[in-house]
Amino acid sequence: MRILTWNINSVRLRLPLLKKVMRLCDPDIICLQETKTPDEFFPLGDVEEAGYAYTHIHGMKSYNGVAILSRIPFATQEIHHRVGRQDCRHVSVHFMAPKLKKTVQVHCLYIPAGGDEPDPKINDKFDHKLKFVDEMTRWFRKNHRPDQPLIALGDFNIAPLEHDVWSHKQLLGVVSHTPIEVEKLGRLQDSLGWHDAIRHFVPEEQKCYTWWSYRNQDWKKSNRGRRLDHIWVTKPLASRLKGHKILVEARDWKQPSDHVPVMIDLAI
DNA sequence: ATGGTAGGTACCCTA
Repeated sequence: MRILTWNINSVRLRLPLLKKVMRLCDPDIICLQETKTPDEFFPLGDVEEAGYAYTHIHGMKSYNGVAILSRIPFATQEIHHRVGRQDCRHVSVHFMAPKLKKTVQVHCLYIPAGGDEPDPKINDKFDHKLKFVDEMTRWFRKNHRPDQPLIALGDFNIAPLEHDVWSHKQLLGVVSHTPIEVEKLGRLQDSLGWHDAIRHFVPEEQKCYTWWSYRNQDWKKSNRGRRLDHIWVTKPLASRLKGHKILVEARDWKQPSDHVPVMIDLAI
């Protein structure tokens, strides 16, 4: 089973690229972030026509928005409100994994970016980001167990490892790679003993990025990327990881998202 | 040290 995550940065603008990702990658489940549209404007007809009959979408006007598109039916689907807001950043589904013969959960997450100033006292957006990660940590601990087959993925907006950024030293004070964010993401990872499915395949000493800023005129030449998009699995799924792909070429497409699709294959 | 680009919306917000 192939599961893909992509911060699409407007599903309406990038519908042709979504179809291209579907054709090229052939995923069974697609998780999107920053769909930036209320549910009534989500292009569900096109998605269903492309073979994704089961959808769980949760969007709002202008900002955020998450969606799960699937060829496999959902047993349940949930919307989670975080940090006392209804800002469309977390949805989940349960589905029956045919080989595993167990229910697997997928949690699609869009963690707040956090603004520019890495100080929660003067920057409300950074404060919100830290509170969001803390709340997720408590919530997973309280509501789930490490022996359940779970997948958490999406745009986490944090690049935790030294080689998840182009320059560890130069980004230590930059939101997405500051020590406090990395520490809090580490606690979230400890909450259920999550396995980083991408680093399962890519050695930690190897540079690995999923996002390149629009503000670099030649993203490929400067290659100042960050690994902001993640796929985590709990222990029962870690031994079933079969492969991964980061579709770097998508950053070079016409009118690209600043994030590229990230996917894993699971024997479930 | 600064500002660079993109998307959605409505003349400015977020990333």
